Amino acid sequence: MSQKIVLVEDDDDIREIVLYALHQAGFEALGFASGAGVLVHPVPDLYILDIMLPDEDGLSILKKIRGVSSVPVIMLTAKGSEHDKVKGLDLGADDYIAKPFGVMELISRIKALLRRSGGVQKELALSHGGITIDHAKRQVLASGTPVALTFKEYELLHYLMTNKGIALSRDKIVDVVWGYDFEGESRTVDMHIKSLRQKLGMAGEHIKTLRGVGYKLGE
Amino acid sequence: MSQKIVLVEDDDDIREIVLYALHQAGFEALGFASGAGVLVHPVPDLYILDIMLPDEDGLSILKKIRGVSSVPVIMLTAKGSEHDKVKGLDLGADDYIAKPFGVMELISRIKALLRRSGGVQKELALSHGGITIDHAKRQVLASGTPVALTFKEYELLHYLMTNKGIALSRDKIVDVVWGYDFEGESRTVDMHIKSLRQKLGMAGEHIKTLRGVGYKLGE
DNA sequence: TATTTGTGTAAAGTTTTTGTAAATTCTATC
DNA sequence: GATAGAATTTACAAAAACTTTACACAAATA
Repeated sequence: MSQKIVLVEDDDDIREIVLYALHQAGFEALGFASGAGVLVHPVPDLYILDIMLPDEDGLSILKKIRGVSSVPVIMLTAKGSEHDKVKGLDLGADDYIAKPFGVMELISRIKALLRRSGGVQKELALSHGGITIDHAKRQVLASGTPVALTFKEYELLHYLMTNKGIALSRDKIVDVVWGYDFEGESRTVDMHIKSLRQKLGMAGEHIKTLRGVGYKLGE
Repeated sequence: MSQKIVLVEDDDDIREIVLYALHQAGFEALGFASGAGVLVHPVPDLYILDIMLPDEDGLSILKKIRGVSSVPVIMLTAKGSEHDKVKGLDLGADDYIAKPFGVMELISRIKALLRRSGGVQKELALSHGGITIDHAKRQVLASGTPVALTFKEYELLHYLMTNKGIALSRDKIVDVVWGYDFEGESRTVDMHIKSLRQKLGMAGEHIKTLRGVGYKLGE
Protein backbone atom coordinates (compact mmCIF):
# COMPACT_ATOMS: atom_id res chain seq x y z
CA MET A 1 0.00 0.00 0.00
CA SER A 2 2.04 2.89 -1.27
CA GLN A 3 1.54 6.40 0.00
CA LYS A 4 -0.16 9.00 -2.13
CA ILE A 5 1.26 12.40 -2.89
CA VAL A 6 -0.43 15.23 -4.76
CA LEU A 7 1.77 17.79 -6.48
CA VAL A 8 0.45 21.15 -7.65
CA GLU A 9 2.97 22.86 -9.89
CA ASP A 10 2.29 24.90 -13.03
CA ASP A 11 5.68 24.48 -14.65
CA ASP A 12 5.36 21.40 -16.87
CA ASP A 13 9.03 20.45 -16.73
CA ILE A 14 9.37 20.67 -12.99
CA ARG A 15 6.12 18.77 -12.54
CA GLU A 16 7.20 15.91 -14.79
CA ILE A 17 10.62 15.62 -13.21
CA VAL A 18 9.27 15.56 -9.68
CA LEU A 19 6.51 13.12 -10.52
CA TYR A 20 9.02 10.80 -12.14
CA ALA A 21 11.27 10.95 -9.11
CA LEU A 22 8.36 10.33 -6.75
CA HIS A 23 7.34 7.26 -8.70
CA GLN A 24 10.91 6.01 -8.65
CA ALA A 25 10.91 6.45 -4.91
CA GLY A 26 7.86 4.22 -4.65
CA PHE A 27 5.18 6.84 -4.10
CA GLU A 28 1.87 7.04 -5.85
CA ALA A 29 2.09 10.58 -7.19
CA LEU A 30 -0.47 12.70 -8.99
CA GLY A 31 0.24 16.07 -10.57
CA PHE A 32 -1.94 19.13 -11.15
CA ALA A 33 -0.98 22.18 -13.18
CA SER A 34 -3.36 24.43 -11.27
CA GLY A 35 -5.53 24.50 -8.19
CA ALA A 36 -8.59 23.38 -10.09
CA GLY A 37 -9.45 19.80 -9.37
CA VAL A 38 -7.02 19.39 -6.52
CA LEU A 39 -9.63 19.49 -3.81
CA VAL A 40 -11.98 17.29 -5.76
CA HIS A 41 -9.39 14.58 -5.47
CA PRO A 42 -9.35 12.44 -2.32
CA VAL A 43 -7.01 13.67 0.39
CA PRO A 44 -3.57 12.06 -0.14
CA ASP A 45 -0.88 11.39 2.45
CA LEU A 46 0.99 14.56 1.57
CA TYR A 47 0.68 17.66 -0.62
CA ILE A 48 3.38 19.57 -2.44
CA LEU A 49 2.16 23.03 -3.43
CA ASP A 50 3.86 25.67 -5.52
CA ILE A 51 3.21 28.98 -3.84
CA MET A 52 2.84 30.78 -7.16
CA LEU A 53 0.12 29.36 -9.38
CA PRO A 54 -1.80 30.76 -12.33
CA ASP A 55 -5.38 30.74 -11.10
CA GLU A 56 -5.38 30.34 -7.37
CA ASP A 57 -2.26 30.66 -5.29
CA GLY A 58 -0.82 27.87 -3.24
CA LEU A 59 -1.70 29.59 -0.01
CA SER A 60 -5.40 29.57 -0.71
CA ILE A 61 -5.22 25.86 -1.51
CA LEU A 62 -3.33 25.34 1.71
CA LYS A 63 -6.07 27.10 3.63
CA LYS A 64 -8.73 24.91 2.09
CA ILE A 65 -6.76 21.77 2.81
CA ARG A 66 -6.30 22.84 6.40
CA GLY A 67 -10.03 23.33 6.59
CA VAL A 68 -10.66 19.64 6.29
CA SER A 69 -7.45 17.90 7.17
CA SER A 70 -4.13 18.15 8.94
CA VAL A 71 -2.32 16.21 6.24
CA PRO A 72 1.34 17.29 5.74
CA VAL A 73 1.98 20.03 3.18
CA ILE A 74 5.24 21.14 1.62
CA MET A 75 5.31 24.56 -0.04
CA LEU A 76 7.57 25.35 -2.96
CA THR A 77 8.70 28.97 -2.98
CA ALA A 78 10.15 30.83 -5.92
CA LYS A 79 13.25 32.90 -5.29
CA GLY A 80 15.67 33.14 -2.46
CA SER A 81 14.43 36.46 -1.17
CA GLU A 82 10.79 35.48 -1.05
CA HIS A 83 11.62 32.14 0.44
CA ASP A 84 12.97 33.48 3.73
CA LYS A 85 10.02 35.78 4.14
CA VAL A 86 7.47 33.09 3.55
CA LYS A 87 9.29 30.66 5.74
CA GLY A 88 9.27 33.13 8.57
CA LEU A 89 5.55 33.65 8.24
CA ASP A 90 4.59 30.16 9.24
CA LEU A 91 1.47 29.96 7.15
CA GLY A 92 0.52 26.51 8.28
CA ALA A 93 2.60 24.37 5.96
CA ASP A 94 4.88 21.73 7.44
CA ASP A 95 7.92 22.56 5.36
CA TYR A 96 9.13 25.10 2.81
CA ILE A 97 11.55 24.37 0.00
CA ALA A 98 13.13 27.03 -2.19
CA LYS A 99 13.42 26.59 -5.93
CA PRO A 100 15.55 25.43 -7.49
CA PHE A 101 15.75 22.37 -5.27
CA GLY A 102 17.34 18.98 -5.60
CA VAL A 103 14.90 16.15 -6.11
CA MET A 104 16.71 13.99 -3.62
CA GLU A 105 16.36 16.62 -0.97
CA LEU A 106 12.67 16.92 -1.67
CA ILE A 107 12.21 13.19 -1.29
CA SER A 108 14.17 13.06 1.90
CA ARG A 109 12.03 15.82 3.37
CA ILE A 110 8.89 14.05 2.24
CA LYS A 111 9.98 10.90 3.99
CA ALA A 112 10.82 12.83 7.13
CA LEU A 113 7.39 14.41 7.19
CA LEU A 114 5.58 11.17 6.55
CA ARG A 115 7.57 9.49 9.28
CA ARG A 116 6.82 12.31 11.67
CA SER A 117 3.15 12.68 10.88
CA GLY A 118 2.32 9.06 10.31
CA GLY A 119 2.10 8.40 14.01
CA VAL A 120 -0.79 10.36 15.44
CA GLN A 121 -2.14 11.68 12.19
CA LYS A 122 -5.80 12.11 12.91
CA GLU A 123 -7.80 12.64 9.80
CA LEU A 124 -10.53 15.15 10.35
CA ALA A 125 -12.36 14.28 7.20
CA LEU A 126 -13.09 11.25 5.08
CA SER A 127 -12.68 11.72 1.37
CA HIS A 128 -13.46 9.85 -1.78
CA GLY A 129 -14.11 10.82 -5.36
CA GLY A 130 -14.64 14.47 -4.66
CA ILE A 131 -16.83 13.81 -1.66
CA THR A 132 -15.56 14.96 1.71
CA ILE A 133 -17.37 14.32 4.94
CA ASP A 134 -16.28 16.03 8.13
CA HIS A 135 -18.02 14.31 10.98
CA ALA A 136 -17.17 16.85 13.66
CA LYS A 137 -18.61 19.66 11.61
CA ARG A 138 -21.24 17.39 10.17
CA GLN A 139 -20.37 18.98 6.90
CA VAL A 140 -20.26 17.47 3.43
CA LEU A 141 -18.43 18.86 0.43
CA ALA A 142 -19.02 17.61 -3.11
CA SER A 143 -16.38 18.79 -5.56
CA GLY A 144 -15.41 21.44 -3.09
CA THR A 145 -18.82 22.96 -2.52
CA PRO A 146 -20.92 22.42 0.61
CA VAL A 147 -23.96 20.20 0.31
CA ALA A 148 -26.90 20.40 2.70
CA LEU A 149 -28.04 16.93 3.67
CA THR A 150 -30.91 15.83 5.87
CA PHE A 151 -30.30 13.63 8.89
CA LYS A 152 -30.88 10.28 7.18
CA GLU A 153 -29.08 11.32 4.03
CA TYR A 154 -26.07 12.27 6.10
CA GLU A 155 -26.11 9.08 8.14
CA LEU A 156 -26.40 7.03 4.98
CA LEU A 157 -23.52 8.80 3.28
CA HIS A 158 -21.41 8.51 6.38
CA TYR A 159 -22.00 4.78 6.45
CA LEU A 160 -21.10 4.45 2.79
CA MET A 161 -17.99 6.58 3.23
CA THR A 162 -16.70 4.65 6.21
CA ASN A 163 -17.12 1.50 4.15
CA LYS A 164 -15.97 2.71 0.79
CA GLY A 165 -15.39 -0.05 -1.70
CA ILE A 166 -17.46 -2.46 0.37
CA ALA A 167 -20.73 -3.89 -0.92
CA LEU A 168 -23.54 -3.09 1.49
CA SER A 169 -26.86 -4.91 1.38
CA ARG A 170 -30.10 -3.08 1.98
CA ASP A 171 -30.60 -5.08 5.15
CA LYS A 172 -27.25 -4.03 6.50
CA ILE A 173 -27.86 -0.42 5.55
CA VAL A 174 -31.25 -0.47 7.22
CA ASP A 175 -29.79 -2.04 10.34
CA VAL A 176 -27.04 0.52 10.65
CA VAL A 177 -28.69 3.70 9.47
CA TRP A 178 -32.28 3.05 10.50
CA GLY A 179 -31.45 0.87 13.44
CA TYR A 180 -34.23 -1.61 12.97
CA ASP A 181 -35.71 -3.88 10.34
CA PHE A 182 -38.43 -2.63 8.15
CA GLU A 183 -41.35 -4.97 7.78
CA GLY A 184 -42.35 -5.37 4.16
CA GLU A 185 -40.54 -4.07 1.16
CA SER A 186 -40.16 -0.40 0.74
CA ARG A 187 -38.24 1.92 -1.47
CA THR A 188 -36.99 3.97 1.45
CA VAL A 189 -33.31 3.16 1.07
CA ASP A 190 -33.45 3.65 -2.69
CA MET A 191 -35.23 6.90 -2.08
CA HIS A 192 -32.44 8.24 0.09
CA ILE A 193 -29.80 6.97 -2.30
CA LYS A 194 -31.54 8.89 -5.01
CA SER A 195 -31.58 12.11 -3.00
CA LEU A 196 -27.93 11.67 -2.13
CA ARG A 197 -26.90 11.12 -5.73
CA GLN A 198 -28.89 14.13 -6.75
CA LYS A 199 -27.47 16.43 -4.11
CA LEU A 200 -23.92 15.26 -4.65
CA GLY A 201 -24.17 16.08 -8.35
CA MET A 202 -21.29 14.78 -10.40
CA ALA A 203 -19.68 13.19 -7.37
CA GLY A 204 -22.88 11.24 -6.75
CA GLU A 205 -21.90 8.86 -9.52
CA HIS A 206 -19.51 7.21 -7.11
CA ILE A 207 -22.46 5.60 -5.40
CA LYS A 208 -22.83 2.41 -7.38
CA THR A 209 -25.88 0.15 -7.56
CA LEU A 210 -25.23 -3.54 -7.05
CA ARG A 211 -28.26 -5.15 -8.59
CA GLY A 212 -29.78 -7.79 -6.38
CA VAL A 213 -27.48 -6.83 -3.52
CA GLY A 214 -27.45 -3.22 -2.49
CA TYR A 215 -25.06 -0.31 -2.89
CA LYS A 216 -21.40 0.54 -2.72
CA LEU A 217 -19.36 3.70 -2.68
CA GLY A 218 -16.44 3.84 -5.07
CA GLU A 219 -14.31 1.02 -6.33
CA MET B 1 -8.57 34.80 17.90
CA SER B 2 -7.82 36.48 14.61
CA GLN B 3 -6.32 39.91 14.46
CA LYS B 4 -8.12 42.80 12.85
CA ILE B 5 -6.70 44.94 10.10
CA VAL B 6 -8.23 48.01 8.49
CA LEU B 7 -7.21 48.84 4.95
CA VAL B 8 -7.84 52.25 3.38
CA GLU B 9 -7.22 52.14 -0.35
CA ASP B 10 -9.22 53.83 -3.11
CA ASP B 11 -8.25 51.51 -5.94
CA ASP B 12 -10.94 48.80 -5.99
CA ASP B 13 -8.74 46.13 -7.51
CA ILE B 14 -5.87 46.56 -5.11
CA ARG B 15 -8.25 46.71 -2.18
CA GLU B 16 -9.95 43.49 -3.14
CA ILE B 17 -6.72 41.63 -3.76
CA VAL B 18 -5.17 42.71 -0.50
CA LEU B 19 -8.32 41.98 1.49
CA TYR B 20 -8.49 38.53 -0.03
CA ALA B 21 -4.89 37.83 0.82
CA LEU B 22 -5.35 39.09 4.37
CA HIS B 23 -8.31 36.83 4.88
CA GLN B 24 -6.36 33.92 3.48
CA ALA B 25 -3.58 34.68 5.91
CA GLY B 26 -6.05 34.39 8.75
CA PHE B 27 -6.67 38.04 9.49
CA GLU B 28 -9.99 39.70 9.95
CA ALA B 29 -9.68 42.48 7.40
CA LEU B 30 -11.95 45.39 6.62
CA GLY B 31 -11.57 47.71 3.64
CA PHE B 32 -12.47 51.36 3.12
CA ALA B 33 -12.34 53.22 -0.18
CA SER B 34 -11.85 56.57 1.52
CA GLY B 35 -11.11 58.08 4.88
CA ALA B 36 -14.75 58.51 5.73
CA GLY B 37 -15.89 56.03 8.32
CA VAL B 38 -12.45 54.75 9.14
CA LEU B 39 -12.19 56.44 12.49
CA VAL B 40 -15.74 55.62 13.40
CA HIS B 41 -14.78 51.98 13.31
CA PRO B 42 -13.25 50.39 16.42
CA VAL B 43 -9.47 50.52 16.48
CA PRO B 44 -8.04 47.37 14.87
CA ASP B 45 -4.69 45.73 15.52
CA LEU B 46 -3.13 47.40 12.50
CA TYR B 47 -3.89 49.96 9.78
CA ILE B 48 -2.80 49.96 6.16
CA LEU B 49 -3.21 53.41 4.59
CA ASP B 50 -2.75 54.50 1.02
CA ILE B 51 -0.99 57.84 1.09
CA MET B 52 -2.99 59.14 -1.87
CA LEU B 53 -6.71 59.16 -1.28
CA PRO B 54 -9.56 61.05 -2.95
CA ASP B 55 -11.06 63.07 -0.09
CA GLU B 56 -8.58 63.15 2.70
CA ASP B 57 -5.03 61.96 2.29
CA GLY B 58 -3.55 59.10 4.22
CA LEU B 59 -1.31 61.39 6.21
CA SER B 60 -4.18 63.25 7.78
CA ILE B 61 -5.78 59.95 8.75
CA LEU B 62 -2.48 58.87 10.21
CA LYS B 63 -2.38 62.05 12.30
CA LYS B 64 -5.83 61.40 13.65
CA ILE B 65 -5.02 57.82 14.46
CA ARG B 66 -1.87 58.85 16.24
CA GLY B 67 -3.98 61.26 18.23
CA VAL B 68 -5.79 58.44 19.95
CA SER B 69 -3.64 55.35 19.61
CA SER B 70 -0.20 53.99 18.91
CA VAL B 71 -1.50 51.08 16.89
CA PRO B 72 0.87 50.00 14.06
CA VAL B 73 0.34 51.71 10.70
CA ILE B 74 1.72 50.75 7.30
CA MET B 75 1.66 53.40 4.57
CA LEU B 76 1.34 52.54 0.91
CA THR B 77 3.20 54.98 -1.34
CA ALA B 78 2.81 55.37 -5.06
CA LYS B 79 5.97 55.57 -7.15
CA GLY B 80 9.61 55.11 -6.49
CA SER B 81 10.50 58.79 -6.31
CA GLU B 82 7.75 59.69 -3.89
CA HIS B 83 8.42 56.62 -1.84
CA ASP B 84 11.91 57.64 -0.83
CA LYS B 85 10.80 61.14 0.04
CA VAL B 86 7.98 60.00 2.28
CA LYS B 87 10.07 57.34 3.86
CA GLY B 88 12.78 59.85 4.68
CA LEU B 89 10.32 62.16 6.41
CA ASP B 90 9.38 59.70 9.08
CA LEU B 91 5.84 60.85 9.43
CA GLY B 92 4.96 58.52 12.24
CA ALA B 93 4.02 55.38 10.38
CA ASP B 94 5.71 52.14 11.35
CA ASP B 95 6.50 50.97 7.84
CA TYR B 96 6.30 52.19 4.25
CA ILE B 97 5.71 49.98 1.23
CA ALA B 98 6.05 51.13 -2.38
CA LYS B 99 3.50 50.16 -4.98
CA PRO B 100 3.46 47.87 -6.75
CA PHE B 101 4.18 45.47 -3.92
CA GLY B 102 3.97 41.71 -3.53
CA VAL B 103 1.19 40.54 -1.31
CA MET B 104 3.49 38.11 0.38
CA GLU B 105 5.81 40.88 1.32
CA LEU B 106 2.98 42.94 2.71
CA ILE B 107 1.78 40.08 4.85
CA SER B 108 5.24 39.32 6.07
CA ARG B 109 5.70 42.94 7.14
CA ILE B 110 2.32 42.95 8.83
CA LYS B 111 3.27 39.90 10.82
CA ALA B 112 6.59 41.43 11.75
CA LEU B 113 4.90 44.59 13.00
CA LEU B 114 2.27 42.72 14.95
CA ARG B 115 4.92 40.55 16.50
CA ARG B 116 6.97 43.55 17.43
CA SER B 117 4.18 45.72 18.74
CA GLY B 118 1.89 43.27 20.37
CA GLY B 119 4.56 41.05 21.77
CA VAL B 120 2.66 37.92 22.42
CA GLN B 121 -0.79 38.69 21.28
CA LYS B 122 -3.05 38.25 24.26
CA GLU B 123 -6.35 37.24 22.83
CA LEU B 124 -9.12 37.86 25.26
CA ALA B 125 -12.07 37.77 22.97
CA LEU B 126 -13.55 35.16 20.68
CA SER B 127 -15.06 36.43 17.48
CA HIS B 128 -17.22 35.08 14.74
CA GLY B 129 -19.62 36.56 12.26
CA GLY B 130 -20.07 39.86 14.03
CA ILE B 131 -20.36 38.24 17.44
CA THR B 132 -17.62 38.95 19.95
CA ILE B 133 -17.49 37.37 23.35
CA ASP B 134 -14.95 38.63 25.84
CA HIS B 135 -14.81 36.06 28.54
CA ALA B 136 -12.65 38.12 30.88
CA LYS B 137 -15.16 40.94 30.79
CA ARG B 138 -18.05 38.56 30.32
CA GLN B 139 -19.22 40.89 27.62
CA VAL B 140 -20.89 40.17 24.31
CA LEU B 141 -20.98 42.40 21.25
CA ALA B 142 -23.24 41.74 18.29
CA SER B 143 -22.37 43.79 15.21
CA GLY B 144 -20.43 46.11 17.47
CA THR B 145 -23.14 46.85 19.99
CA PRO B 146 -23.28 45.36 23.49
CA VAL B 147 -25.87 42.71 24.18
CA ALA B 148 -27.20 41.90 27.63
CA LEU B 149 -27.46 38.16 28.13
CA THR B 150 -28.73 36.15 31.03
CA PHE B 151 -26.50 33.58 32.71
CA LYS B 152 -27.66 30.58 30.71
CA GLU B 153 -27.76 32.50 27.48
CA TYR B 154 -24.18 33.58 28.00
CA GLU B 155 -23.00 30.10 28.91
CA LEU B 156 -24.70 28.67 25.87
CA LEU B 157 -23.21 31.25 23.53
CA HIS B 158 -19.80 30.78 25.05
CA TYR B 159 -20.01 27.06 24.45
CA LEU B 160 -21.07 27.60 20.85
CA MET B 161 -18.32 30.15 20.28
CA THR B 162 -15.56 27.99 21.69
CA ASN B 163 -16.73 25.24 19.36
CA LYS B 164 -17.50 27.21 16.27
CA GLY B 165 -18.02 25.09 13.21
CA ILE B 166 -18.57 22.00 15.33
CA ALA B 167 -21.92 20.25 15.40
CA LEU B 168 -23.24 20.09 18.95
CA SER B 169 -26.04 17.75 19.95
CA ARG B 170 -28.66 18.81 22.44
CA ASP B 171 -27.36 16.17 24.82
CA LYS B 172 -23.89 17.58 24.65
CA ILE B 173 -25.14 21.10 25.09
CA VAL B 174 -27.22 20.10 28.08
CA ASP B 175 -24.28 18.26 29.62
CA VAL B 176 -21.92 21.16 29.25
CA VAL B 177 -24.16 24.15 29.84
CA TRP B 178 -26.67 22.68 32.26
CA GLY B 179 -24.37 20.09 33.75
CA TYR B 180 -26.91 17.35 34.01
CA ASP B 181 -29.34 15.44 31.90
CA PHE B 182 -32.88 16.55 31.59
CA GLU B 183 -35.38 13.82 32.11
CA GLY B 184 -38.07 13.84 29.47
CA GLU B 185 -38.24 16.03 26.44
CA SER B 186 -38.17 19.70 26.89
CA ARG B 187 -37.77 22.72 24.71
CA THR B 188 -35.35 24.36 27.11
CA VAL B 189 -32.34 24.37 24.83
CA ASP B 190 -34.41 25.55 21.89
CA MET B 191 -35.87 28.21 24.08
CA HIS B 192 -32.47 29.63 24.94
CA ILE B 193 -31.30 29.36 21.35
CA LYS B 194 -34.32 31.39 20.40
CA SER B 195 -33.56 34.10 22.94
CA LEU B 196 -29.95 34.20 21.84
CA ARG B 197 -30.84 34.55 18.18
CA GLN B 198 -33.29 37.27 19.05
CA LYS B 199 -30.88 39.25 21.18
CA LEU B 200 -28.02 38.88 18.73
CA GLY B 201 -30.18 40.27 15.93
CA MET B 202 -28.64 39.92 12.49
CA ALA B 203 -25.60 38.15 13.86
CA GLY B 204 -27.88 35.55 15.41
CA GLU B 205 -28.27 33.96 12.03
CA HIS B 206 -24.88 32.39 12.49
CA ILE B 207 -26.42 29.96 14.92
CA LYS B 208 -27.51 27.18 12.61
CA THR B 209 -30.06 24.49 13.32
CA LEU B 210 -28.98 20.95 12.48
CA ARG B 211 -32.25 19.10 12.25
CA GLY B 212 -32.21 15.82 14.09
CA VAL B 213 -28.88 16.69 15.67
CA GLY B 214 -28.64 20.00 17.46
CA TYR B 215 -26.99 23.33 16.72
CA LYS B 216 -23.80 24.76 15.34
CA LEU B 217 -22.25 28.20 15.21
CA GLY B 218 -20.96 29.36 11.85
CA GLU B 219 -19.40 27.56 8.90
C1' DT C 1 -38.55 -11.46 -27.85
C1' DA C 2 -41.45 -11.91 -23.95
C1' DT C 3 -41.41 -12.26 -19.16
C1' DT C 4 -39.89 -11.51 -14.78
C1' DT C 5 -37.46 -9.16 -11.40
C1' DG C 6 -35.23 -5.28 -9.45
C1' DT C 7 -34.36 -0.30 -9.31
C1' DG C 8 -35.28 4.90 -10.06
C1' DT C 9 -38.23 8.50 -9.06
C1' DA C 10 -42.17 11.74 -8.51
C1' DA C 11 -45.74 12.81 -5.60
C1' DA C 12 -48.83 12.17 -1.78
C1' DG C 13 -49.49 11.22 2.89
C1' DT C 14 -47.63 10.78 7.47
C1' DT C 15 -44.60 11.61 11.12
C1' DT C 16 -41.06 14.01 13.40
C1' DT C 17 -38.73 18.01 14.77
C1' DT C 18 -38.29 22.73 15.71
C1' DG C 19 -39.87 27.68 16.72
C1' DT C 20 -42.22 30.35 19.74
C1' DA C 21 -45.67 32.53 22.81
C1' DA C 22 -47.52 32.08 27.13
C1' DA C 23 -48.03 29.98 31.58
C1' DT C 24 -45.71 28.19 35.44
C1' DT C 25 -42.05 27.33 38.55
C1' DC C 26 -37.76 28.62 40.51
C1' DT C 27 -34.25 31.73 42.58
C1' DA C 28 -32.00 35.54 44.40
C1' DT C 29 -32.54 39.76 46.78
C1' DC C 30 -34.50 42.97 49.49
C1' DG D 1 -42.24 36.40 52.35
C1' DA D 2 -42.78 39.67 48.53
C1' DT D 3 -41.10 40.71 44.22
C1' DA D 4 -38.69 40.76 39.88
C1' DG D 5 -36.23 38.47 36.72
C1' DA D 6 -34.76 34.07 35.02
C1' DA D 7 -35.44 29.32 33.90
C1' DT D 8 -38.39 25.78 32.59
C1' DT D 9 -42.43 23.62 30.90
C1' DT D 10 -46.51 23.42 28.12
C1' DA D 11 -48.97 23.62 24.08
C1' DC D 12 -49.52 24.27 19.58
C1' DA D 13 -48.35 25.94 14.85
C1' DA D 14 -45.16 25.62 11.18
C1' DA D 15 -41.62 23.53 8.77
C1' DA D 16 -38.95 19.89 7.39
C1' DA D 17 -38.03 15.19 6.92
C1' DC D 18 -39.47 10.49 6.29
C1' DT D 19 -42.15 6.71 4.36
C1' DT D 20 -45.17 4.78 1.27
C1' DT D 21 -47.40 4.31 -3.05
C1' DA D 22 -47.55 3.82 -7.77
C1' DC D 23 -45.66 3.37 -11.89
C1' DA D 24 -41.92 3.77 -15.40
C1' DC D 25 -37.84 1.96 -16.76
C1' DA D 26 -33.83 -1.15 -17.01
C1' DA D 27 -31.61 -5.45 -16.52
C1' DA D 28 -31.64 -10.28 -16.14
C1' DT D 29 -33.85 -14.59 -17.38
C1' DA D 30 -36.36 -17.90 -19.97
